[in-house]
Amino acid sequence: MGRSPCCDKQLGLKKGPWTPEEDKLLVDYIQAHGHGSWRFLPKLAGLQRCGKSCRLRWINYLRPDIKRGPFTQEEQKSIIQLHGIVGNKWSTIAAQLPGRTDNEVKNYWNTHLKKQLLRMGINPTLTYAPPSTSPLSPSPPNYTTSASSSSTTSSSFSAARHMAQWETARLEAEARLRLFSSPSSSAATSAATLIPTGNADNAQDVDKEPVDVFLRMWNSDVGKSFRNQNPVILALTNGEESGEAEASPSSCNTKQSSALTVSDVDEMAKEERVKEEEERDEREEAESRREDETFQFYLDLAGGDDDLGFFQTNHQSCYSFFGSELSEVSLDNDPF
DNA sequence: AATCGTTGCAACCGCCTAACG
DNA sequence: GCGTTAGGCGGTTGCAACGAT
Repeated sequence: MGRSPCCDKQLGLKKGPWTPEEDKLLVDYIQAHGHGSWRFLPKLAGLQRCGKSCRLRWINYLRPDIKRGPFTQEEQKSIIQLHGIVGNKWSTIAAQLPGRTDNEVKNYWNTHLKKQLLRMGINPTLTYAPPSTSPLSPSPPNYTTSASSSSTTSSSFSAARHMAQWETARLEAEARLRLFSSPSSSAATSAATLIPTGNADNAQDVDKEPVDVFLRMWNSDVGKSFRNQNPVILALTNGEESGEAEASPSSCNTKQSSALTVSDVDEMAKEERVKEEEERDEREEAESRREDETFQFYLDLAGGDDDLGFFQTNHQSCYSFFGSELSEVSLDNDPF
């Protein structure tokens, strides 16, 4: 399977680092015409490169919306959390980090996070292994605790546990929704922000309160990826989704939950991006403290010898997917 | 100042998948 | 249904920059 690189077909094509002149040719061409077919782009743009190389250069380096500079603490947290969920799905992880490329995330994981985890004695390969695609050895998604992530043995049990993690988090989000949806609850207005409806009335609330991280993730590529890889979840969500464009993690029939759409999530992402830029300067001042804090965070999450302990934070005698966040909300808004 | 080892990142390689004829 | 291929992805490599000796 597969095919030889396009570069092999055309000898004499340049390889190696790009020069500023080549960059300019590529940027000028794409800005004027769009990239169109990558295969023919080099010729049209006057480049002695293969289309694949041009595509990579554009996506990883020249694209105008690329965010440069060190990873923020929030981004590090996201990478760690998402890697725990989807494993080495760098493009999926990068999709949740505006302006970051899969290559950048991958490099950052391999050169920083992974090494630091090893130094701390944490096995960074506690990760999700994708389902085998071989027709000869069909197997469910596989989660391993060793470097031999290609192993397909005893995978269904681990997969089921991982699915249970998602389900737990989903139920938790639902519980919060119910709790805050109570008309008598002083936090009723906050509840609306957990699952924004996108209408103008709630728009101001969205600014005040963070939206539910799990629900956002569930409706993102990450959640989609997870659902697609787990037949049971897929079947369940397909049932829920009939008549809806996007899956909702909530099985409770509230109008709020069913009204969360992709555009809502996109809108929220935009707002967060603006906020993030405002806070960037402050974050950079805290750069020196960042590493220790991040790995303290990891230590907090990685407690226990369960290979999914990563997800769990013991909170008031029950496990929580987003322990600290839920903890804050619960403490602030506990109606009892 | 020279050498060696380490680190970080850009780029390449090979494979997979979906689209198309 | 089948073969072909462009686009995309993850793993790996190569090399410049930097620090230690």
